[in-house]
Amino acid sequence: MRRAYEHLFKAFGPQHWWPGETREEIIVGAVLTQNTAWKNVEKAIANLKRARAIDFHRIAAMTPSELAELIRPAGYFNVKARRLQSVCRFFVERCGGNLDTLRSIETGALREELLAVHGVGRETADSILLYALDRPVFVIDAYTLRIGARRGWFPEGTTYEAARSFFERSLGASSAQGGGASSPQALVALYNEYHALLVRAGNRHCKPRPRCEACPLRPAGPCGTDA
DNA sequence: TGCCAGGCCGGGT
DNA sequence: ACCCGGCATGGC
Repeated sequence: MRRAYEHLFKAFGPQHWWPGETREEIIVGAVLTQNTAWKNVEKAIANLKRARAIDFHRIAAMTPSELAELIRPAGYFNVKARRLQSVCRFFVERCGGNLDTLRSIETGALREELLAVHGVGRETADSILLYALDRPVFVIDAYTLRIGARRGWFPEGTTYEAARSFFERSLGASSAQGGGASSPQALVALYNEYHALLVRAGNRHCKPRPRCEACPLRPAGPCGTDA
């Protein structure tokens, strides 16, 4: 578990996640990447940037078809236009678009609020919490579930919440030295990097990477030098 | 050519 | 509490 992290980090190095310049961009990207290749999301974000629309107020005020046209490359554009607007309206109403205001809200409560927003499921909520709001929440996704099950960390068919509590229990209980409890900031950094590495390891469409024969987490598919 | 990508919702059993 | 169909573009 912990060793797998060390191994992945040695093989791949820091992933510098989330790929986005601002917290608003991260949140927008979290919605756009739902069941969609990141490559396509990049095009949509480029369109939004060109329109100076990486902005909660701007997106909230757009017409649905106007927004849908900008995010077309990300797929599901009609669905996502609606979801994006509901998310942006949430942040506008909740904190006037100023995310710093949310600092005083407890993580669990904030998670519930996010889950109540249309278009925000567990993974999207947790991605926002971890990558945009610096909360110590471990993000689960399809890769994480596949890799974890194959490694025997938890059984096949494990639910999202069960997998999340597995990672948070396993990593949160001890620090890197194996000693006492970690600081929240340290957990945020660890969860951030670990999830990014799992996606990198599990993604068949990832860029070529250094050969690593011993890596137990390599996907079966063609990828880089592993094909 | 076909399959799939960093899900989520709504309706059905 | 699960299970399923729908949503859509672009890359390999």
